[in-house]
Amino acid sequence: MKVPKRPVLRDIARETGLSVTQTSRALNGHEDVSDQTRARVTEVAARIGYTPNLEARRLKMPDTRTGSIGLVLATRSQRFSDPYFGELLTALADEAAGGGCDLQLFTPLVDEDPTASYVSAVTAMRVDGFVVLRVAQRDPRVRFLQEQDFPFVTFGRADGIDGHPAVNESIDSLRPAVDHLAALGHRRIGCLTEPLEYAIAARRVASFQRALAAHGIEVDPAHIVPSGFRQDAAADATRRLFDGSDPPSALVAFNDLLAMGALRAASDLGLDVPDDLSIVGFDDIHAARFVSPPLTTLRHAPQTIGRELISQLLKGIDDPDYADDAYITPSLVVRQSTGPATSPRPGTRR
Amino acid sequence: MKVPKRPVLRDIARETGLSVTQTSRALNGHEDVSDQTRARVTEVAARIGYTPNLEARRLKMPDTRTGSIGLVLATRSQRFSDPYFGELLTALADEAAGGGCDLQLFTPLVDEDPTASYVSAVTAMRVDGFVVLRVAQRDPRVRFLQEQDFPFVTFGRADGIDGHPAVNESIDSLRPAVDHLAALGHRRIGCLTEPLEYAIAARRVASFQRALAAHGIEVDPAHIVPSGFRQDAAADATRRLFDGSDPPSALVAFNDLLAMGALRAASDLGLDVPDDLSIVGFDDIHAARFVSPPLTTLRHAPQTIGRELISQLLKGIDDPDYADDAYITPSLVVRQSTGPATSPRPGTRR
DNA sequence: TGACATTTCCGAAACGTTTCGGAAATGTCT
DNA sequence: AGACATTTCCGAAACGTTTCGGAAATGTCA
Repeated sequence: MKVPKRPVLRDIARETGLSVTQTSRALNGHEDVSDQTRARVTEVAARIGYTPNLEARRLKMPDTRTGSIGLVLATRSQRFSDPYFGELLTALADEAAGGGCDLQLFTPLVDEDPTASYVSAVTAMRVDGFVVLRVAQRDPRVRFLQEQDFPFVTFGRADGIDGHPAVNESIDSLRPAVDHLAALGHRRIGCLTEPLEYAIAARRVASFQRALAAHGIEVDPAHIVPSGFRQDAAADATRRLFDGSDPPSALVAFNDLLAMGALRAASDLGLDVPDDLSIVGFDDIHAARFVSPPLTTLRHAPQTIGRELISQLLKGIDDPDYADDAYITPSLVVRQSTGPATSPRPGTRR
Repeated sequence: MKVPKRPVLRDIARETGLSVTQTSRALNGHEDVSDQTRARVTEVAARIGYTPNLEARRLKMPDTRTGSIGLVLATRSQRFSDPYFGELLTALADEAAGGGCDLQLFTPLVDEDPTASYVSAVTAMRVDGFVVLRVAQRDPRVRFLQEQDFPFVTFGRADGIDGHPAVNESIDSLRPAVDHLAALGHRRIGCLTEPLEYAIAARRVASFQRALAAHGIEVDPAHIVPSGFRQDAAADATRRLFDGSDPPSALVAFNDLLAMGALRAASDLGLDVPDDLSIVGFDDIHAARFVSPPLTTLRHAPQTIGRELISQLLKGIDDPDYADDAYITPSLVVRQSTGPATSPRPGTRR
């Protein structure tokens, strides 16, 4: 099947009687081409439907932008971990488009080193920069990108690692939740954290402690409990908390899934939410308003995060020395999973 | 800042004393190179960290695969329309990776013709093929891709448009829901459809009618009501349905959001679900099990759809003449929004 | 008119790869 | 030894673009 060859610069040159050189310069807005010639060239180009061959261009000018930014998803195994992730993803694609880029999704195969995706994308120069999500304290991906001097932005900043832009949560991130609970009379407040090796989780713990301190509340270390990422782990953690001697009267979970796990555990334990236990979540995923009771949660608009992430990355691409933080602060949406503290009651055993 | 130039074929050639030609052939597995030299070449290549320059390669061999498949998202405006979409998106990326591809996301700008994204991606040869979602009966995107002879796959097949692979819903798609309702004694069953210009919506209506017919139930055209994509529209539609003379005792909605809208309308109208009205949804989004009552719904595993979509597209890329349908059938998950039919009761006015 | 500056243009080379056609080296047979 | 086939290799050209250095054309001034 004979397909009509796509037009190239030489076709325009032949048509206009100019040289390929001058044709190129005309199209690229150089100075040394007369207005009349430029008009003629652009006219012909439009007429025959010329579009530059990007491969050839980038071969000649290796520093040209790709116009796409990369995102490598977690390994295939943990794929359906997080409903919030889908929302963030579309927001990212959206904001990338606003910045004139598309978003390229890489997924390492199960048996593959997760950084392999970065390596291949970087060496093949397929993207202009990366956004890396869910960064760990000593993240090999960050280390790799850093030593390649490749532009990237992280959500959350690993301790003491700088030299690259990031968007981070405000240190007062947890403040609205703690204020809310304190105002309701809670003094024994616990938290369900994501694994602490993740930068954001560590950040939130710090924020949590700081907010408690602001209210003169001392934190019980036993009330800060790592709960994985998913509901099951959070439910287990909650149950264990209530096996202890001094269970909290309020719990703030570091994502809504964890909060939902706590909700289920409370129901299993025969605790009423919010009468016996107040629970606040984080993220405000779509399901948050439909659980019962509807979840009070810290709303973290995905489009805000997406916008900041992309904007920071774009700055980092333009200027290799750019390494600032952008801060975002979630806002509290109060629903029915939080209520006034009641008098302390002994932990319920099952 | 002097960055160490990335190694090229010539570097290997110099190192081994071979020609660039032979080096290339060694790396690409051609026959006319001795085992010994091939070993030497690959050794050197690995040692100095050579990776082929894809731009150069594709410049020389324009038919080489890009290794990425494209997806253009709906316009920015309707961005947060669908929680199901996020799930499908990650599933797609996942399955693409399984097929050795990455997924490239394009988002047309608000004021832009949606097909522009396709045009630019196609002419710049940035992807090997497209998956196009939510296809309309006379879809300009489909028409464009078709006349470009560019590989693509659709979810749903526009009436009478073939010549390209698609994944479609089984004509018995709605059957499990209707069977379930009929077994509960329902005879007056309505449906809340997405806009009928979308291929999938039309398909589901056909499937719905067919399933009713199988039970000897005649369909009341007034009970098939287009309800947009979102909850609000579905709630309105439901209210209007109950303004009518002969409201249904059961409703099947073509996505869970619509079902949730119906749920809300029912609550507004003072109807009990499922006692006064049974509702079944479609998709089984994450929130479906948390609404009250938990939604009986047709589960449409996103990873199944993703897998079929990618697999069909890959076949279409390999073979330009491939144009088969793959069929998927959702399965019913029964929760508490459906129950036995009660005696007819007059429509409630508000 | 000639000298000079300015504007507009062009040829050739280069980016890194693959392929075409053929050449050199080696083996095999008589 | 020569004739021939087989194995292994190589030079040159090409893909479409941009850029370097300089050349031609045009304008300006005395």
